[in-house]
Amino acid sequence: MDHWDAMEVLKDVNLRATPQRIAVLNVLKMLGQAHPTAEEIYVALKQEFPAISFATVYNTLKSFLDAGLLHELRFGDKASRYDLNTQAHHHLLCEVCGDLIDIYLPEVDVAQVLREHEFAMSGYHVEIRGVCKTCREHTLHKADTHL
Amino acid sequence: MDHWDAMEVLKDVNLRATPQRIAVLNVLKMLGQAHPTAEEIYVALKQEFPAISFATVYNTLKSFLDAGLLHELRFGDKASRYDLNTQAHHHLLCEVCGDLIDIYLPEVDVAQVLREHEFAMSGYHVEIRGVCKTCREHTLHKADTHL
DNA sequence: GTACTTGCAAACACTTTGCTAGTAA
DNA sequence: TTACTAGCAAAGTGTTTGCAAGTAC
Repeated sequence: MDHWDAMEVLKDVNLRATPQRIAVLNVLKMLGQAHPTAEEIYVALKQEFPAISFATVYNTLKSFLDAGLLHELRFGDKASRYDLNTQAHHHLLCEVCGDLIDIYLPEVDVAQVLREHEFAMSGYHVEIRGVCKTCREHTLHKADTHL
Repeated sequence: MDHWDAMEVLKDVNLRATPQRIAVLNVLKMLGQAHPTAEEIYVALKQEFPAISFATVYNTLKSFLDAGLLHELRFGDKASRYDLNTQAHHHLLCEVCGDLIDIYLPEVDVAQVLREHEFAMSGYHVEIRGVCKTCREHTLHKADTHL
């Protein structure tokens, strides 16, 4: 990943390398594990492109989704989050702070259920809900004050 | 499940047994595996309660969610789907017809990843995407016509 | 009787679309 | 040059909320 070139990535999937698209890719690359929402991407781009609009962000993300460059993650909250990580991976979702953490799990045994339902799987995703380390510590501290 | 009594269910979770709530529960029970959206529930209720509003449907569903009577499922498409099935189960999602199928999987081994991230899990959900039996057959038939 | 619920309309948040000027190839 | 893209504004979709009238308990 040391030789990441947004322009190349775009050419590889036959998308025009506009400055905005390059910037969106770089923002996603930089924010990495932060799984930004469209708004967060918009804010990040606003510095370099004061005239950028939400339409461009959404159009760009849609192009990238269609091209398979990223994944869209939708959870309990409203806004979609976008994930450039194309490796097979899963997520921890903190129900307190809303944070999303990439995890890697041993393969889940789905063969039986696919056979049963004659279902042609294209992929699967495991979402683990709960409370992250940071929020647990905060909760414990708050609880302490009540002792 | 032969002795399902919506009124009892509501009393058990300290919710007032209004006719609309009872009807929503019964609709969810009847539609079962269909995982209806708020709109589908609204349409189903409209017959019995011509004056019912979306606000009531959403308020009711929110009460039920808070009471733990059902689960909210959000996928690629826009509208949330509601699932009365409170057993631990997972879903097949057909990317062609959008159908959602309940499945039961052997436990996924998450202990390691939880330990690693010091994450307190409250639950997990596996979403398997792909093409269901019915849609696969349709696709095959269409493909046949091109031979 | 009281606190909660309904139904309406309006507001809301997120996303998409129609269009014109502009730009990558 | 030509087909695609950016940016704007407006519309669309799913969901939530404020409030007056009504109802479960």
